[in-house]
Amino acid sequence: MKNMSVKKKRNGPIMFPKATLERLKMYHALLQEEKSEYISSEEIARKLSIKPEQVRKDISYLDYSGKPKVGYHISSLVDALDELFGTKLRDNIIIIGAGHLGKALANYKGFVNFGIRVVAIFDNDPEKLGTYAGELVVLPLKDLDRVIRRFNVKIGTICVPGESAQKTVDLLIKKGIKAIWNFAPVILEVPENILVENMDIARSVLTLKHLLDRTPTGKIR
Amino acid sequence: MKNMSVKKKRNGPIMFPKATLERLKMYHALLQEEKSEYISSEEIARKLSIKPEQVRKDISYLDYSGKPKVGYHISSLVDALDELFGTKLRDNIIIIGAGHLGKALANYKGFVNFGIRVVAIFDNDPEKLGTYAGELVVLPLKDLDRVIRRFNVKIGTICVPGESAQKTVDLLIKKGIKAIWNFAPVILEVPENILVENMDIARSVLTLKHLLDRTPTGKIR
DNA sequence: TAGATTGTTAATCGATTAACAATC
DNA sequence: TAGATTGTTAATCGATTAACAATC
Repeated sequence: MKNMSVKKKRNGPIMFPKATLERLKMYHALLQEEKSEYISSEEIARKLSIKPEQVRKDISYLDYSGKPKVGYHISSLVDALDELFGTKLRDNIIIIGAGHLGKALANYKGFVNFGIRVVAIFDNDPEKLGTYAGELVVLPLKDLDRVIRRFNVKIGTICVPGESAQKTVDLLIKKGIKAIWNFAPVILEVPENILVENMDIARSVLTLKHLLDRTPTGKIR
Repeated sequence: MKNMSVKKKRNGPIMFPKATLERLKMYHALLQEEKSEYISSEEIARKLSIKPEQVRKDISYLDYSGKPKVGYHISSLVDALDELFGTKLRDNIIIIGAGHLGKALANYKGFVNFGIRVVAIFDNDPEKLGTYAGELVVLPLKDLDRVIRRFNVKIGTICVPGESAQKTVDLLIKKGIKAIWNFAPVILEVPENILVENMDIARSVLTLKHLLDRTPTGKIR
């Protein structure tokens, strides 16, 4: 009776609605920037252009409670979100494809905030082999097996061109990778026990193009 | 009576549900790869792990019809999607921030397929000024005004660190930019007539981390 | 034509929002 | 305490799915 939401913890993992998960990531981004100690659902909502009820509902999925009359204790809420996303647990990831994007990711310093460490970058182009991406030397794909075992890698990042993405994914799965972070602009086919997160960077701009053509302000092209 | 869906074209722009727009982008990605002449809703659905009814419903929003008993004529459907997203109309965009990511985007050859041309990349770091990103020289932000007018730029790409993202955005809006493509890992505040598309690359991996911890396969960390 | 597949209407489901009780 | 804000239940809304009519 004290905390009814405990029941959600009972049988099996709770499934978060996809939209809720996306918003929880936005709260996570927003709260990292906040300097004050408490924040209300009203304020979060205003900054994200959503409804405060939505914020309260989303947060009710978490193993966390706010304080009536005061709001949400920011650092505790961030902790709850970190727990949800496992940002305090480190995952070693690998990058396949040492083009501009692959190297940019290998150089990104912010991954540490999300519990991610890039342990290797691969490419089969002889031109790229042996060159550096940040502190990592570009390795040939024959080293895949060794690296995946050694660092217990679960997540593989696809930064190869669209044409070679599928066969790269097939290889990674064969080598034991469980989740694919896909930056290639193609749809991948994977077994149903394999997770895929698509980050089709260039195609994401199409939403802006679409809306620019249909928004009063953007109408004038 | 011939084509009831014409009514959708009548009063003002049709609003596509956000989820539908996202799926239409996936169809766009999938169909580009298809070699055959026709494809069925069944096949599209299977490749995307969704329901065929969903596919038919989504496509019914478009100014396009399939052929009963045959399926969708792929190239015509791609045309309809290109029309929806305006990929045949060129938008000139600029990139602010000539770090690894900004330069990777400036070097990306695939934008032409989406009707995007990067016309300039900016940075105020004296170390970066004058260096090259692909064929573009890194310019100082004082040139912003001139470039935006000269190339009629509507979309600004934010590749600066989180700390400077908001003030960069404020500046762009003052200079007349109508849409922000945001790669900084922060929530931006903009007037309501300004469009924002968030591409929080690193944070997107949190979905995989979350699911890996909750999926039978991924459970063993 | 008969059969297969689209397109659309209606039913269902799930997510959002409103209302209000709980509470500090 | 009174008032403000959370948390939760119920109502509403919108999106998905099912069913089936249209059609090539």
